[in-house]
Amino acid sequence: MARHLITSAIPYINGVKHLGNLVGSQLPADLYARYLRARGHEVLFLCATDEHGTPAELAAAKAGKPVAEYCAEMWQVQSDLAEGFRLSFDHFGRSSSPQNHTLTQHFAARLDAAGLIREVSETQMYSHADGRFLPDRYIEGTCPNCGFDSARGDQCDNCTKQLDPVDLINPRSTISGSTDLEMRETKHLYLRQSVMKERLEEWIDTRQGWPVLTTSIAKKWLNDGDGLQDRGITRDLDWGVPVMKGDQPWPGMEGKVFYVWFDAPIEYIACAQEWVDAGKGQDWERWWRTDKGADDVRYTQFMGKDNVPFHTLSFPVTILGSAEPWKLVDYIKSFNYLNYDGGQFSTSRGRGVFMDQALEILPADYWRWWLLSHVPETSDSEFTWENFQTSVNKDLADVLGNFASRVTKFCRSKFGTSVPEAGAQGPDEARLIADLTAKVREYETHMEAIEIRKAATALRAAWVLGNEYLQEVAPWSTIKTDEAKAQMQIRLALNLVRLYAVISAPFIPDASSDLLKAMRAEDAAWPEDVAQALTALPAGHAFDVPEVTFRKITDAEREDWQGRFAGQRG
RNA sequence: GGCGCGGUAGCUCAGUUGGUUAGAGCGAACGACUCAUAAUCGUUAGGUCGCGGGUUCGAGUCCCGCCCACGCCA
Repeated sequence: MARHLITSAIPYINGVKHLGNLVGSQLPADLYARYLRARGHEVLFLCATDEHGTPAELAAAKAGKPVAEYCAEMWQVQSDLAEGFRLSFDHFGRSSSPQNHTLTQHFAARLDAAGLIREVSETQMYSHADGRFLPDRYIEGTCPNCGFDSARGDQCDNCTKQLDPVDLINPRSTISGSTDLEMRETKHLYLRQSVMKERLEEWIDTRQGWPVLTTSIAKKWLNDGDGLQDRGITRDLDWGVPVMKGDQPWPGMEGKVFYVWFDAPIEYIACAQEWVDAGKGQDWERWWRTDKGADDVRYTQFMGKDNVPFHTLSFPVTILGSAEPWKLVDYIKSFNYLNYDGGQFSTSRGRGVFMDQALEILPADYWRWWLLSHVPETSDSEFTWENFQTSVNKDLADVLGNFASRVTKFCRSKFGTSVPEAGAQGPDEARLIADLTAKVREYETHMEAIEIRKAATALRAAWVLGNEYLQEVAPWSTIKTDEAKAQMQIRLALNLVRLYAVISAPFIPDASSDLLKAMRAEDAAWPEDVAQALTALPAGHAFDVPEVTFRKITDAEREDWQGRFAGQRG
């Protein structure tokens, strides 16, 4: 029994996420959280929406809503979808929460006191009509190099030349289209990450067994070129955490907010406070403060590879630089990308399957199984409808679902709907139990190491053992000569259904719970002792024949979906 | 252009610190069974482990060079 803090990278508030986003962080984090809870560990699993920054403001403007209102609505949408996919967050917070405001300002004050913040003057394009400074990519104009009339402030998409906004001929705001722009001087705060380089490197070197993907990305940023660079942590925006030194004003920083990358990871901590303030738990500090009990907490973060630099470098700079006893991450599990049918998923182009659409066509478990068993752990992986169809049909419908079906229906027709009582186990059963024990232990090992694809393979192999056993002992033949023996075989097989439901729950929670309900199982404890777990349903125990646990995806459906999701999101 | 991750059976992927005939699932062929969601189980076929060198008694596994795909950055 241990204590585990688990966080998933927080999804940006702007719009519904696609399956690539889901499988890159939230879903594997949920798998791990569910597994650890099932093993009896104390788990705090947190996620939130990342709400600040220009894209949120622009999306709100496009929707014709105040940004706060827009974010509140989108939080609800994302929260509902998370529930739809059975993501078992203890709390789904918001980076715009008052708790995060206070904490972000607190960290800024601590970092400043430690001499880790410096002020930098820079010039930036200001739009009078929009009443704001414009980031490079929100400025367009004619390229001085090739004459292309929609060159962006940072680069011309036509001739690929690198540009500075001041180079553009007739620059205009992409927000309002206004050409009333001027270069203005503005001051910003920079986090002096460069002075923390040695300490970070030392810390990363002591991290044992981190995935190559994680450490190689971190090392690269640490040592590439001139080494780790200082980064701006403030922006001239309205929507965000106001720049303050704790609860005191920050002279010269009036009207500015912290840059989104600075406040977003701090939300991991603030989210624990939100969890308490929402009445769902108590004493968040024992999860986050090593001076208040968090020393024995194991903290695991899940994220896509694009988020690694922030979690291995920037956020640790915030934590270490504060010189306060905050919990640092123990293990970072990062993922590659999931591609869609020969290309990338794309939020901006609406390419691929989005979370809301996925749930419209199939229940969550179908997606969870495919996504988790194909999670891009070692390299990018690819979603194709053919692969999805065959995996779901074979693994879920034929191997697992049909097993439950054949066992319960056979029992009903021969012995009725209660667990038959006669017969004693022999060598065939001993062999099955030995094989199954080995497989379950293997599954546990992979789950503990967060080797998700291997865990899925082991789980599936455990399902197959049941079918092998039935085929081998053939109760439909046994019953003709030795009815007591057939009863024993079926009693064991019924117990297998229950055991499968228990161990499969982290992957397919709904189907598991349906199967447990059908078996009328009270006991859903983890099978520490497999032989004993296979006696949980005693002789005479009544059960129901489950509804079809997993239905098959037909060729017609597959073709229909393939066409429907081929192009733009409608 | 720099960097990163990869390139292993038709497909999706495993291959620990180099060691006997390179593995699994799917797909294919054949067979068994008939309880079950035309499900299940078994057997077989199939790979010069991207290419070329090198180190070694021995390399998919280490070193060098090259090619290809994807991604990140400038």
